[in-house]
Amino acid sequence: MPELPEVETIREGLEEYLVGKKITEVNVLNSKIFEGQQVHLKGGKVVGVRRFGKGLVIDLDNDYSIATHIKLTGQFIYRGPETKDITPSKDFVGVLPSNFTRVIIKLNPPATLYFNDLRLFAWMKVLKTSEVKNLPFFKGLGPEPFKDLTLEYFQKVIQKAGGAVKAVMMDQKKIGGVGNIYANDSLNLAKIDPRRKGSSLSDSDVKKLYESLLEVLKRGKKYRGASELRFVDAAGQKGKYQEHFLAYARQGQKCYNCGGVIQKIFLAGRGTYFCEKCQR
DNA sequence: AGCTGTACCTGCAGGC
DNA sequence: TGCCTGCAGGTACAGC
Repeated sequence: MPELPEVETIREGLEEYLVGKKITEVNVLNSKIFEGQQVHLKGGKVVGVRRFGKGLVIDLDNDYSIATHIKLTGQFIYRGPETKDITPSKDFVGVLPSNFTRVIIKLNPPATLYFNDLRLFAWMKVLKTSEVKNLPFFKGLGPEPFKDLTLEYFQKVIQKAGGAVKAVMMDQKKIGGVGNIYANDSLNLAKIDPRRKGSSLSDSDVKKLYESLLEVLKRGKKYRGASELRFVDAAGQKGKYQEHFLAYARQGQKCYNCGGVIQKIFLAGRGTYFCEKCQR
């Protein structure tokens, strides 16, 4: 599901397909997920696509932007000349527009961008580009892996936390972009028990965890994301990281570190997968 | 302040 | 068969 590697995969696709195109028409099919004035979008030309944690921002040349969060089941599907030979995933996307298409954006040169979301948790807001950084979600976002998340900061934020290390990793205010899949897998790679208090981790535990986190995120990106729930890229294609999970959703299967059995428990309200034998 | 639990939604898997 | 229950997880928020 959409975490840093998945959202970055979408961002790259959108950047490739949208930059230079002008918005000619916006059709909002579900107003629950949409905020702001559509009128500001008409005639705007896309100049860039930015990602903040798991959020995406499409910037226009008229000083307005489209800020979005796809949450669990959101999709951006682009259909245009660049993707004419690509059929979007039948089971994850279906025929467009689908029952889950919430916003349709028409572009010139002629192309269509579909914003889909099954669960209606996603959002799309139209606002001044200068106001994007003031949206509460973006404003509160912690430093991100590969951007400004240093080992020094990571160590500080983990070691001062009284809660479970896994919960700290997934707290977007502390660290931006990490969700359940990559938290589980990085803890398995680092052989650290997800239930341990952050404050109980030694300096070398933290370093191992930091390196493991970057490693699993890198793998996620390499495989173009994990297509759990309904994740697809901007062309509607599934990723392949789900074929390379280390711990996530592997309960009952063998741990790649030690051959132990992956357990499933609930921690901080989320399914948590780890090997009791080697994760300590 | 910091942490935990729950709500938000809806498709789908599994049980009976 | 078909209904029912519970599960999936990113974020906001209530409450301790």
